Amino acid sequence: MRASQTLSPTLKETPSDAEVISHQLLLRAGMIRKVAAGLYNWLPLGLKVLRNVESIVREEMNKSGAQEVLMPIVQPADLWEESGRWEQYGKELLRIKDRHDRDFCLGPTHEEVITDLIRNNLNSYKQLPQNFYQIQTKFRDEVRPRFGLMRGREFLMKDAYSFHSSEASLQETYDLMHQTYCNIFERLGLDYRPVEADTGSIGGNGSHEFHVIADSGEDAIVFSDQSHYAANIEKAEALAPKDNASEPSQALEKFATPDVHSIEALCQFANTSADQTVKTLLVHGENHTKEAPELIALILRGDHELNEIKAEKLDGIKAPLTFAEPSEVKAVTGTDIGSIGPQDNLTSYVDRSAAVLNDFYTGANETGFHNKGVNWERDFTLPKVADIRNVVAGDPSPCGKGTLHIKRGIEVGHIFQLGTKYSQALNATVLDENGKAKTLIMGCYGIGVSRVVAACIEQNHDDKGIIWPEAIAPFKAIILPLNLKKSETVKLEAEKLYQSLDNANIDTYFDDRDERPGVKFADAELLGIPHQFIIGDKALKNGEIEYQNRATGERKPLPLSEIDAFIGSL
RNA sequence: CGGGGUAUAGCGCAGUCUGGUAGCGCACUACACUGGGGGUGUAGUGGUCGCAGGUUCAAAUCCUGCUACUCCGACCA
Repeated sequence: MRASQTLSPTLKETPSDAEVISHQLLLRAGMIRKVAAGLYNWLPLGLKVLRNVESIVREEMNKSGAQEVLMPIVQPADLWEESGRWEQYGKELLRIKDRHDRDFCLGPTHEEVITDLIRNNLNSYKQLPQNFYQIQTKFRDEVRPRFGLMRGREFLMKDAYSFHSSEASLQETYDLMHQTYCNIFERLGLDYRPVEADTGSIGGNGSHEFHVIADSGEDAIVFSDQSHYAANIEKAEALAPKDNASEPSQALEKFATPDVHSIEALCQFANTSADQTVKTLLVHGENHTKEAPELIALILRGDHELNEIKAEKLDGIKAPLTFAEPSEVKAVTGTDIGSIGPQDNLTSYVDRSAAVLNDFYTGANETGFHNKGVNWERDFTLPKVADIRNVVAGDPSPCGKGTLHIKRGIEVGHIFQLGTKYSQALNATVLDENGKAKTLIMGCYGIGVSRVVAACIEQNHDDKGIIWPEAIAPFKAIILPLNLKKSETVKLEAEKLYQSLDNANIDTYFDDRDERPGVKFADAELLGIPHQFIIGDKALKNGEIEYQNRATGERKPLPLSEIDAFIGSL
């Protein structure tokens, strides 16, 4: 492709509304342009990258035996009412009406449509298992689209749905998809990690997320340094400390703590450390109403963070987890936030780590006062003990081997054992061996194709621009002829090289623009094409051109006679 | 959802406080020079100053309403 014939508007300056590096570089490299919040045009080079990702995904999915289908973006409300999600889904589901005033939505996902398709067209257990996928545009009306392609409203997704007559069969396909996803991310050339994930409200036996490792990632993932254990921090279990609480050695003592409202302030004031303190968080119980507040106490060691996912699953707690308003706290406990301690009168849960402390500091349940030398059972009843905190780096791995480390990750894939959630709601059954109707068991498997493009840049860039992995680069090679307009030899050699690369089936970008060398170098770097061929009079005098590798920065002369061999080695 | 910020040429911004000819850099067009790391000069093109209303002799500027975009927060006892 010739640069002079390509819409590739590169920018010298970073557009002011782009925050993350992938967004900035995609805009600067002329690969995408914004249409509205969370909606983007894909320009030729960007689209080539997207298509490259797409075709790797497609090849590997086909290899796994999955069948490609294509479902509509616009979906009838009826199906969503059947699954119950028309009510549940919330505002992310963009609802629209047609000319007859009938309700439709833009598909944020396709469980309903695929289940409807299958219930009408699969009848026998003998036809199972089957796995269907599509690569298609999804629409989610995000509260706050941000980070460019990372969290757009419209995005390209590969979603797959498998159907089974037994759990064992589901497990088999699930494992196959796990392997397929590893193959895909391997081929994409990304540093990624599959991690155990929370199964959320759906339950089921298993779920894994696939994360691209990048400092800018929105998720924290934890992994053991001595085993293959890896999990989303939402899911990772914090083991109970080995030691039990020791005997109280101090007497309970109340002391005034004016203007101390945080653990940090308490530590400074009382000259202690956060791991010797206990904090009490109050959240809404499941029967909570404004008129009759029901609060539940969650008790943690001061240096630990509450894991909301874990807490939400405890008995009696309202989902989604909501913290009590300061006024509600005051009304129920008679104390202002900042001086709350364990509550003998409220349903309470204490984290495993906080449960083994003794002689600790905590709020005195009296505004402006804290207690020291506090001990469980002697001073407060020890509540139900549960794992309700996030693990921290250095915790022992729940698998029993090694210590946990934490990294940031970008979620690019998610596989899920759905079970019968949708098949039951939509009454999708097949006849079993005995001629009895049996509810289908389902799995679902997603990859954020457009997000992969952004994640890839987050992971692979430098201060000059993008560094595409070869597998998805918009072009494999770029030719940079210097002083093209004036030098006949440069022109001749450049055209010859372009032809040779073409003959070798190497997709090449030919920068035939009449630009000064500096502009061409800078753009080539920005675009991130892996192999650069520089053709200038200087080197040609010695019968050479130059080669530069974008990723390594390696630059070397290439005698004209050796070009063909070198091309062959790419 | 809560709290900020911004809206002026394709991009980045000044001008708004204190109303009076719409500006700068980049990009773009033409010509010339230059030609191995975003070069130089000369001459140009391009904007109903987000939208609607109001005040005024006069509004990018003041007032009112709206819209869009964007950032932060939603881990605090």
